Amino acid sequence: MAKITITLPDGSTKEFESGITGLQIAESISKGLAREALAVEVNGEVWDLSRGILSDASLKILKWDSDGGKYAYWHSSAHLMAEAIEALYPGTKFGIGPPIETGFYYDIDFGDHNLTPEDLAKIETKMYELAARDVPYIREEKKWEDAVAYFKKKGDPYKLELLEELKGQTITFYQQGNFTDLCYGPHIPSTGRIKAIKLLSVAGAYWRGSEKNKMLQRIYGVTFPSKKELDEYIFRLEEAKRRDHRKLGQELELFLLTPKVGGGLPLWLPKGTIVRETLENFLKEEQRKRGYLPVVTPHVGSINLYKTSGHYPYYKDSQFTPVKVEDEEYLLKPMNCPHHFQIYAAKPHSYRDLPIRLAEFGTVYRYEQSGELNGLIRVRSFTVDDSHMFMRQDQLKDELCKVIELIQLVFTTLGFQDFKTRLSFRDPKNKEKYGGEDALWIQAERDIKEAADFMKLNYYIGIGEAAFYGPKIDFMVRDAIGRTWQLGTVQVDYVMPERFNLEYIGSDGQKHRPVVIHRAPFGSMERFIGVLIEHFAGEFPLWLAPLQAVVLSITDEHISYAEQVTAELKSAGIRVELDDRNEKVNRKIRDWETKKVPFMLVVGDKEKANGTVAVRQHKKGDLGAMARDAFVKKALENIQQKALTV
RNA sequence: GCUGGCGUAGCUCAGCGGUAGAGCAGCGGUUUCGUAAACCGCAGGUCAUCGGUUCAAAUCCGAUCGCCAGCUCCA
Repeated sequence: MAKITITLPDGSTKEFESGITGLQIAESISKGLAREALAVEVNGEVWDLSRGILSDASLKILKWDSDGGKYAYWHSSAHLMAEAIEALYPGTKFGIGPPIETGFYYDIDFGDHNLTPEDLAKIETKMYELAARDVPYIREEKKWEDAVAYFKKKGDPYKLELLEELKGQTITFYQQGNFTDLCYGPHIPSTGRIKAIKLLSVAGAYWRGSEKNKMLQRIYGVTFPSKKELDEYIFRLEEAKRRDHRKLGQELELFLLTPKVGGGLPLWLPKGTIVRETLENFLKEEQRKRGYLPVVTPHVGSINLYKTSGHYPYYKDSQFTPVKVEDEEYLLKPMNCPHHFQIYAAKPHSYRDLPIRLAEFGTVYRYEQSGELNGLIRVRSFTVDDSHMFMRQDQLKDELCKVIELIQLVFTTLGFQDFKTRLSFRDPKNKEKYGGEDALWIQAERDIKEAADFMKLNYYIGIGEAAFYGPKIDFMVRDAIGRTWQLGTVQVDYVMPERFNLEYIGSDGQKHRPVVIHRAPFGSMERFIGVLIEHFAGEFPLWLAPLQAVVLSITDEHISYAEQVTAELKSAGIRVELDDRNEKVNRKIRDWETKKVPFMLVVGDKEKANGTVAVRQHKKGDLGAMARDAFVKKALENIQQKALTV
């Protein structure tokens, strides 16, 4: 038998007989490792532990703590669920059942049967039963014809459709217990590894993700190697519910969504407006420092504007129907750029004046499908903290870097530490989706990548995610339930300056075409604040809190002193209210704690006599008495620094 | 838009064929109180809307509207 050399992650090498399996290698290292091993990475590819390794390889044993291990685990769980379903509902047809970021799903055709929560409970119970058999997942290679024959006999049209695309190739099957599936794996050694199971939800999902196909029923589930980990996961789900911005928005009276106004058309309540305006003022101030010029434009515009820009043909389906006035058609503006271009184009520009940075908090209107609407995060009317920057080609990279710097400032000020960045490029296989010449796209994508590298952004590339007029850098943040959302965006545009015939006079006296950057650090005020509410769980830092402090009088005796304290804070610029209700302090404290107000200032006999306030901090409790001016000073400093904590 | 689930007082929810209920919030009183809910009383609803079944519908059936989850979409 030939010997092979295996290189382990620490760089050490070991000799084994050719054909040795990952599991055997794990056993040779330690029993504990073999017990926890789920899969093995062989030369960067994830394999089953039971698969024989035939030649020299670098190898890593994958456990639960690795993504590859988790994926194999959840993938195997999906197969286990399918087996349970087949046992309970014979004749069901299976689509696909992959692992996802957290857990797995399987798309299944149940015929006429609609799954109920009771069905899920039944399937879950069956899964526990099947897992306990502790049977192995067995990999098997088959000839294509044999694979087709198997699913023909079984009568599964979806698997046959998948096989059509693999024609002529060697097909791998995986079998555990009474269930065999078409699958390239890898899988964990046996069902017994699956200890804790939770089926989460059922939802419709189109076969192969196309609206034209039949809708299957998708069951989402998640499994863990221990009950404890499942409990922790469920706790996180509940925590996410607690942070839901729609719930907090109502409780804290930040915004209102009512069908009386219309879906996706939020009303900003006084408290929410304070948060929003505070954020706007913050950005306006930073932009003022950086030479942006504020402008204001109307909410509608002639449809010709959008025909020129190219939005109209590309995005007809997601705009509100045009309104007709005196035989002319107007559009509720889906974006601000065409308006800003008119401002630039209204007079000639010298190369010396560039870059010109026009900025506006511009409200735009987009017709989103009703099923897409989601609190503040997906709406039909939203305000973009927009800017369009007109510049020479030689200024582009520097401007891109400055914009990235501003966005980083905004994100870090608001405590978003682990945002992701995506370089959104076009899909070269689908060029008709995009406007503009090839050469311009290649140039623009190179510019973006250079700027991202220079600013040391930690990014990944998203093919097919570009705007129709140019590539983007998108800043992505996770919400409370783990969904990622695009917030800030920077886009390079060579296309629209062409369409709008924008120009400047160069040092050579000739006309030249400027480059445009579209950028929005918040992206949309609505979405940003929606995510922000969840990020802070409604507990805003002092500078953003709609109400920063409440003065609590203990009895009627103290109201006049409390009024004096309130007036002093107010004139110092602190957002403060007086609670002089005829209630016990305990009651008042409870009420304002639930409203998440950062500070409560309790005033009674002692404070009145000493001219102090008893400071109570949200969630921290009593901080003791403090001189009035000392509190004001401390609070103002914190606000001024935009501190994330008090 | 599609599939499924859900619509009862301002909010959270009970009632699930036999005359609409509770707690909180609101209003009126009593109480004047030191770090997370004082007490008494009053008021508040075409049970989403429309239609059907029934002697009788919040409750059963259908349609419409809205909300939620997922899918599709996302400038």
